[in-house]
Amino acid sequence: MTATDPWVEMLAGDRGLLDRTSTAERVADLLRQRIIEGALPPGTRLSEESAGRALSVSRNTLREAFRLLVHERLLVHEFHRGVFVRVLEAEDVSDLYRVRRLLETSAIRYAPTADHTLIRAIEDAVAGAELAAKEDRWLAVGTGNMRFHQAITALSCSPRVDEIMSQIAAELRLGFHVMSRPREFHEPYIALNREIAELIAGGKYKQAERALDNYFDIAEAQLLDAYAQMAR
Amino acid sequence: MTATDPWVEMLAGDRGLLDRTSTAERVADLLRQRIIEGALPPGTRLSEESAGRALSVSRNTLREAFRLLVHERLLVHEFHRGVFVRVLEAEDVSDLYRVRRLLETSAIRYAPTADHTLIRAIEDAVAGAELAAKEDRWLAVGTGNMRFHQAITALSCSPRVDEIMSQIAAELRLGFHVMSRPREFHEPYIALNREIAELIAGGKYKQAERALDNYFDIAEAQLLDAYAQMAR
DNA sequence: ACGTAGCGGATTGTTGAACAATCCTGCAAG
DNA sequence: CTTGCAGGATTGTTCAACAATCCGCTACGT
Repeated sequence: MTATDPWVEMLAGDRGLLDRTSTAERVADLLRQRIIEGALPPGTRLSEESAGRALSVSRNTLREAFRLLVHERLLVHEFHRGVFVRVLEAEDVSDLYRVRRLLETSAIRYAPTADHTLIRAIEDAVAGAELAAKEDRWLAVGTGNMRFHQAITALSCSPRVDEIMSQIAAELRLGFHVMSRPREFHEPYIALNREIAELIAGGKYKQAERALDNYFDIAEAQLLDAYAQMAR
Repeated sequence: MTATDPWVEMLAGDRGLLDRTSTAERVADLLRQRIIEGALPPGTRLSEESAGRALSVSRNTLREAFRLLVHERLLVHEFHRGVFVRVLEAEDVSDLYRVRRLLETSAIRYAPTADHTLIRAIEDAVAGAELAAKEDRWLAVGTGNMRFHQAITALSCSPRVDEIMSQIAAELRLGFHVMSRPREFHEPYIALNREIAELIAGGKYKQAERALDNYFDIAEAQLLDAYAQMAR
């Protein structure tokens, strides 16, 4: 057999799907899910013993999972006190939007030379959010919106940017929990996203960038407003 | 006493310096140091038992430290095989430079409104590299160069951008190890950095951005060349 | 009543040992 | 040259133990 058989690299790509799952990672996946969907609200403490007993894993394994999520900023670890679901402060919200603004507006500059499938992914994400809205699944609308913005940064064609962005998305979800009415929060952005997507697809990149900047102004202000109201 | 005494938040800032050091984190700090300074070359395997015995820590603690460094991409973890010092591929180099280009050129846009101390930090970093070059400490020149670029991204005034950038710097160090002659690699950039720093300090932001882009072209090409030569 | 010092319980930090699961190496058979 | 199969070594995971630390409570003195 030659060294460059065509099916070799195909299988090499599937390699990761095989077993690469340690218990700690699966525990981390589970906790991450519960956190971003709100089942574990910000501020709750995760006791090693209770959580370990509930999930039937040892303390050591659980601690490994905790470390992972702490590094993703979904948990905070206070020395000799335990781990807590992160509570996002107003400054965190500002910072997250600053990074998003940076990454997403820069990503649009890659749009002219981007593969068509990437443009398509952006439109698909918008369509997904619109469909979820029509069916009154407002939590799904939120995930669709985030998928839309991740599709924009995906224009950069950078695995690292993708990872940073998905972490930011998860982190931002922590902040969404302060919004009591998900519909009022997520609904207005669907039309905005649709507009941005069409500007990109139509090649009007400068306008798209401006619309995106405008979106950030509005979204950040609304979230910060909710924070300010909660403080009272 | 009032609720907003001036010294309160000063002490709150020092809070982190108190005890916040777990054994796992200190082990991770040590290993990180050894990795980026090249004492642990890319590809070397870190056996849990040997490393644990050498550092006098238990396997569990060591594994926690490993997890941290794996998440920082300085180590790779292969299931049931162990952890290895990451070997940076050519695609990784490209990706790292793509992210740097994105972050640093965007950061310059914050320069007009940035605090003066941030501009000063940029010049200080250049001066540090120049001093190290004069004393023939070429490894220090490399760190000075990286500090210069971190000072540029610091213009964004975003803790998250700072952290991303310092991680990228550490990761890029892994790639520098392929350069056999550190002097030939680091020296040319000192003058370039000086030029960029003065353009920023002089308020010529557009030119600075162009010079920076030019720097990335050169640096990335040189590193990729070294990779291509090594492949033969 | 108020602040404080100290005590005891609970939780985390870290270690060490143990066992199952998996991988690597070398050798023998085809 | 490939295949199959032990045997040893390493990792994955659990468990139990102890030290260090934090939290809440009580008792005390003013």
